[in-house]
Amino acid sequence: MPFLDELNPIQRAAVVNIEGPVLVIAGPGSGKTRVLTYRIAHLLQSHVPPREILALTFTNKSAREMKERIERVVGTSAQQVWAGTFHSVFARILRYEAEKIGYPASFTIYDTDDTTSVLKAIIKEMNLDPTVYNPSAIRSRISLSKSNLITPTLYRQNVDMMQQDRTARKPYIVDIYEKYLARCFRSGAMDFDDLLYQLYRLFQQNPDNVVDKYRQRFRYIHVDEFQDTNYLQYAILRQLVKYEGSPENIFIVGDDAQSIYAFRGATIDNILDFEKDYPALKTFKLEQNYRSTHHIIAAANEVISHNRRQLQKTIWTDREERQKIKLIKCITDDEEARRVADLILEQKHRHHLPNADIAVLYRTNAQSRKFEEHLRRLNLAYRVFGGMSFYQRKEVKDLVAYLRLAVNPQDEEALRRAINFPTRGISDTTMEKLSSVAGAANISMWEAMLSPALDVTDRARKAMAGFRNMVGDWQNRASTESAFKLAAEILKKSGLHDLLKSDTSPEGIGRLENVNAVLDAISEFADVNQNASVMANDSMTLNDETASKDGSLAAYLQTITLLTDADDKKEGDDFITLMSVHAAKGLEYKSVFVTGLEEQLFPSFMSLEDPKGLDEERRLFYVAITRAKEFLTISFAQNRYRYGQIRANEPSRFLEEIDTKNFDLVGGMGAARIGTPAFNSAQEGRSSRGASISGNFANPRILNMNPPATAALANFRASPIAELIAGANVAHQKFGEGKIINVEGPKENRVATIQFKNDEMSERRIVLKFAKLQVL
DNA sequence: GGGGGCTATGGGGGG
DNA sequence: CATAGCCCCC
Repeated sequence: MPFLDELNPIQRAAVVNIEGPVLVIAGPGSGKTRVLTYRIAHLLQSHVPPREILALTFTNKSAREMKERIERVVGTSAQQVWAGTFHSVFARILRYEAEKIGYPASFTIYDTDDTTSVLKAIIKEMNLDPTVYNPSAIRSRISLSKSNLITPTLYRQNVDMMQQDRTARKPYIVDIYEKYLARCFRSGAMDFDDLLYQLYRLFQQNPDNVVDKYRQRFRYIHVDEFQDTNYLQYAILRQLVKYEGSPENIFIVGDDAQSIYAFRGATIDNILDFEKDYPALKTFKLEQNYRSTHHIIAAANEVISHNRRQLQKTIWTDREERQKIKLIKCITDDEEARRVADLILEQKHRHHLPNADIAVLYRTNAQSRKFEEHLRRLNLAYRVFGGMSFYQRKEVKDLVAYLRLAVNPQDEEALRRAINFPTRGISDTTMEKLSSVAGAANISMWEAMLSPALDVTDRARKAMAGFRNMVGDWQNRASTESAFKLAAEILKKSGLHDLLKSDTSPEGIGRLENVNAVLDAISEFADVNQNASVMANDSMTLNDETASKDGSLAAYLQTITLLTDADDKKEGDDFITLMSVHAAKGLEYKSVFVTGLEEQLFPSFMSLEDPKGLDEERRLFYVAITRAKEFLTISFAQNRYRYGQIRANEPSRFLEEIDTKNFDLVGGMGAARIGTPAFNSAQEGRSSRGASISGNFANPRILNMNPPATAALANFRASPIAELIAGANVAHQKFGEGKIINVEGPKENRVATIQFKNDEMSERRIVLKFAKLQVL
């Protein structure tokens, strides 16, 4: 099999080992996706039926990528392989099996916002103080409970957890948890955790011996990013693989050093337990990195060596040294963004990089704004991933609420939202009564509307009847009419369209465009999914002869809930990527900027108390720097706006973990030295706040940084741009003396071509506005 | 019932 | 700073 020649000996050994449990420990850039895809290709060529192969990933993107790559190697039989995210694969199974555990097949998936909103309502109904019972904190506690298979009953029996809650003065969390489960159930809704938890329950209860069906079905199971699985995910895998007579064909790929999801219950114990659970396990370590140049790899190893517990592994590269890492020290977050943007422009000119080769990474999504401002200033195309997605906009959520109701009218969150906007003559008081009747009878609010126990005015009753008729009509048509036609009808009949249209402000027009964009998306979704040859986001089905053909409204709603906006990146668009470090996992770029390396931010203030938290932040930093193939730039600001006020922060402790020989410190005035008086005084002129914050400058922890690569000129003074014309002899702080050969470009971004005397490059292109040249 | 303006509050990463 | 939630007025 010729494709096996493309693997190194260790990769090949892992790939051809097709029977029994296999663990591949794969460092960043070590060809892990290649190993996974070739392993599946190898299985197919060894005549394993594609329907018996399952590959689970964490993102839609990696699932899609994997399928495409397998198809390239073995052709269309790859389409019958089940490859998808844990959540989408399990949701698909649950669509078939939900009724066995009392859920409707058309169950709704609640996203984080829905969940938070349900919890808010419950907390309010219980007359608890929402400032004490913070809904999102409760959400994560419930989520962690589910992820560890702790039911409300087990929660009550758990002395530790109950004690924690009492100490935190939140003794009713478990009651909220219980009510939340009941509320979801009667709403026919599953949250993200339920997609796992309910599947686990299904297999555990095992009605009609359903688990056997899936054990037969998935004889070869693959898991990518195994370090990010939680206890519950592992428990489901065990249900599928660990049984009497099992071939135990489970192939997992992971890297403990890249485990960055402990906050959502991921546990490194899964890798350690895996070795215990499968004594026949064969382990392969991929340590050669094919992605990054030397200094980047060296820095990555240095950083990760500070973590306490890890599987022994040292990544290495035989790639040449090339650029050192650039470290940029800034006074403010604004300066940081400006210099990152400027440097991007410079790199684009000097190295002819397209935008698509460049990514700016940050710890928190809130940091994106400054970078956006400065990239826009330089007319550079960018795209922000994460943060508020399209489907979180109010008008979009309003429309989606009506669509959800048409599919599942029991869905209480959708019902509340729909009744709220546009208003339907059903008042808050009526809603409260509905909710309490529903709670008492354990029925949905939709059903409670018909309850004789409901004590409301005739007017309210009439309004509810009208609403039920409207939604009931849509529900009836959902099975016969095309998704697009129905959605268009719902947009009109709900009154949303007219209401949005009456708002002629620019924002109002934007909102109307957004809801129309939803209709377009539905139309496209329906088209794509009626075409069997097209590979959809999760093109798997129980009947493997047919590819996914489900273009229904229900299928659309499921897809958008499980999709993140990083998934709809269009190929061929040339833009700079802005995203959180978490979102960047698994991706690579020629040039990467890792920003905001400050105490309290990266590492996050939330992590500082607990060494485990710090280790995870460090792994996150490790993930960040190993995204870079050739150019890595790390930046930090000494002062940053946070919640409306400036706060001074020390440089991140992670910076001193990198050996100084691997980076150059790049100051605002050429290469200066961090923390030195000269550097600071040079900086002060750059900020109106310089004087008042200069007390924070010196940082003893990183005084051991590199001296500048080239000694700065003693009396250097930058000349105004107007004096920098072709023919002039100039001095540059880093490159020394040279002659301007040519000047071109618009005033804002004027670029000079300069021949420097002592320079290995024949000539350099330099953006004048920030290059700081002095005419001699 | 709807909308505008003010105040208090939160504050991380994501399927 | 952004926004949710509240109060108040129409």
